[in-house]
Amino acid sequence: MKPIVREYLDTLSGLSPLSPQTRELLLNCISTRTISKGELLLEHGEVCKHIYYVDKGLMRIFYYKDKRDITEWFAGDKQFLFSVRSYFEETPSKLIIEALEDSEVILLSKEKQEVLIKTNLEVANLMIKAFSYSLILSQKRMESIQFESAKERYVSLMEQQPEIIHKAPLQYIASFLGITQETLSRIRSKI
Amino acid sequence: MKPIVREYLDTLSGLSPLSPQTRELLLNCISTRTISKGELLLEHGEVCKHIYYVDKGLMRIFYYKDKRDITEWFAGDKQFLFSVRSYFEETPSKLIIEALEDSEVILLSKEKQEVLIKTNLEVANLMIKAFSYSLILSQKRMESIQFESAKERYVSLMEQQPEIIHKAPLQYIASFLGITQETLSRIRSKI
DNA sequence: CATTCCATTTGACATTTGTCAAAAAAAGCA
DNA sequence: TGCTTTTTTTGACAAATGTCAAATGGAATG
Repeated sequence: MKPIVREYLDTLSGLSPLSPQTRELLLNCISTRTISKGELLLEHGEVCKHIYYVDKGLMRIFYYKDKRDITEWFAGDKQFLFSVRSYFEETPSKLIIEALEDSEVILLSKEKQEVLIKTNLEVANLMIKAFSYSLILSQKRMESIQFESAKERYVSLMEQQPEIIHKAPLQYIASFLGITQETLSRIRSKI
Repeated sequence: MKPIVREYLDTLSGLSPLSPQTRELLLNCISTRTISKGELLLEHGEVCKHIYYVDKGLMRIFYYKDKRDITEWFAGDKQFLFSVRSYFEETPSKLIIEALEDSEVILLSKEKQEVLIKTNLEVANLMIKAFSYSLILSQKRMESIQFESAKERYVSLMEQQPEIIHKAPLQYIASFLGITQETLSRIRSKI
């Protein structure tokens, strides 16, 4: 077993305890992918069939709104990501996932995981934890967008995910914050 | 068993199949509460220990930001709601839940539900579905807030939850949309 | 029915953010 | 290194939304 897969299973165990037997079962749901800067992990129109985990690197999840590219989320080292609506509703994804750096990603197959949760309590409890955690993140992001000014959101981002500020181009950060790049540039110059 | 509890169990079964035995077990996690207009279902600072289901009525979830009252969500007939972060993180809730009408609410105890999911696969799968569904809702709301104008958000609300427009005071709708009541009033007058 | 209390609307003006164009800076490539 | 392309910054102005104050309207109450 690759060391990064072992570490990944450890991470999952950290969410909810997993016995050696269950870890063995999960191995069968897991694959890894090396992806180069600029490549897509999930294309527009594709159904999202995995939950991704960025072992190392930086991914961006975005979509097009009126031909304009809008960043919805960044995921750096040791973070999970997936196209929520496509994954659950099994519909073509409007969201696109691209690598902003050469990255190493671990994929958890939805199909296989869904077979497991029907029979394995540990995996079921793991998924409950995973989705709960996603829900908290989504909630935090919602609160941030709804009632912070552009400047406050930028400051929050600097505090919470400083690596994004350094690694991602300004235009991506701007759309993530829900503002134009000009506005972000001006905010930046005043800090 | 009260008929509304039976219907509630049917609703849950609709999310993920539940055997008669499991329904019996869930009964022990369920309580009901009648709540009058203006009363609070969850107070500020209280830890949210239930997932609520509005059998009949209308609830509002809100918080105070700089002494200003901000509506985060409405839940009408047959909808679920809870204070996400307080529930999962078991922290004092910043969110307050109040009844905008006399309502009938069903409560699902977190404590008892968490015991069940450790041993019962059906309940575990039910919770997975429930949280997945919440995650989709949260995601949709996020998309709406992030990249629709105030006017678009108002139109979406009219389409998706028209009863809110009729039942809730304008000021609550305005903060839910992330705008001031004056702006909403002006948007309204132009439609 | 009159009065009081809120909720809503309107007006005038301020602030924030967006748009478009151009300049400057940085990054990529021959 | 020098050239080209892309990204970021800056300026001028427009549009959207916020703020504050006052006017209006409606509901509740004595």
